[in-house]
Amino acid sequence: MPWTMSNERPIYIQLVERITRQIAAGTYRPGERFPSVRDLALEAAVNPNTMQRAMATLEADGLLITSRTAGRTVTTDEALIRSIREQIARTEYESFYRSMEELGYTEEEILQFVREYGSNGKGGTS
Amino acid sequence: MPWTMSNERPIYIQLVERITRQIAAGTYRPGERFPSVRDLALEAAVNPNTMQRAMATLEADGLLITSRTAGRTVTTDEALIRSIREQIARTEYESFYRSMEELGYTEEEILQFVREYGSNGKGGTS
DNA sequence: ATAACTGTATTAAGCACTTAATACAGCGGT
DNA sequence: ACCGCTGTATTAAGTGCTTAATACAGTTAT
Repeated sequence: MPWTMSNERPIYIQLVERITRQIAAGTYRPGERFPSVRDLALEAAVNPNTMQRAMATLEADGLLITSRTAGRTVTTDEALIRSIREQIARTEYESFYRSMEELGYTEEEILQFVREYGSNGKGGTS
Repeated sequence: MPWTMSNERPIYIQLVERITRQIAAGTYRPGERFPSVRDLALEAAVNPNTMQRAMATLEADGLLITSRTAGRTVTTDEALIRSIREQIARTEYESFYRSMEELGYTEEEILQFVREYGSNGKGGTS
C-alpha cells in the first residue's frame, strides 16, 4: 500500500499528538499495558518503522515507559498527564483566540461566537 | 540559505493560509495591487518558486486575479472574502471545541474556560 | 526603442519522511 | 528447550517539498 504522501504534517508527528491526547484524555490509563508497535502500526495502517518513531518520541516525552524486551506501559506520573492535558487545552485555546483576533473579531465577538455555536455547528439563536 | 526542512506543513501551504487570512482580515483590500512574486519571496525569505506555488493556489481559490504580464490584484468579490472569513472562523472554532471535548472538557467547562482566559493567558478571576 | 518590471517554465540537486524487507537480542509461556 | 512475542536496527527505494540557476514572453515607464 504505497502511500500518496500529501500535504499534511509528518505521519509520525500526527501519531504522537493523537496518542498524547488519548493519554491526556484517559483513553489510555496510567500504568496500563500499551499495545505492541506492530499492532499499533497495523491498526493505524502505517509502517512499523513509522510507529516506532512515534513511540520513541512518546518515551522521550516521558509518557510511555519502555521495558526493552517486554512491552511498554503508560507512565504512572498522573501529575505529568494532568499538566499535559492543561497545556494542550491552553495552547489550543490561545491558537483559536489569536486566529479569531487576526480575523478582526473583538473579544466580545469571540465570546458571543462561542456562546452561539456551543457544541453544535450552525448554532441557531432561534 | 539551504533550509533545514523540519516538522511543519509544506511552506507553500503555510504561505497560502497566511495570505488568505490577511485577505480575509482586510490587511490586503479588495482590488488592491498585490506585490510581485519576487518581492513576496524576498520578504518571506523563501524561494520564488515556492511563493509562485502559493500564488497559483490562491488564484485557484479565486482570491487573487492574475494579469499574466502585469501583476496581480486581490479579488473584488467581497462576498467571497466575507464567506472565507466566516468559514475560517467556524473551522477554527470547531477544531478548538472538538479538541477540548476529546480532552474530556464538558460544554460548560469550555465556556468557563473561554470566559476565564479571555484575551490574556493566565486569566485571573481576581 | 529600451530598460525594468511582470508572471511563468524548466532542469538539477538535496533533504525529510515513508515504506518494504529483513535481522537480532531478550523475555514468557508451554 | 522451544516458539512466539517484545523492542530495536539496518539497508534500499520512492515521493514530495524546497532551493538554485536560468530562461522566455509580455507589459509599463522613460
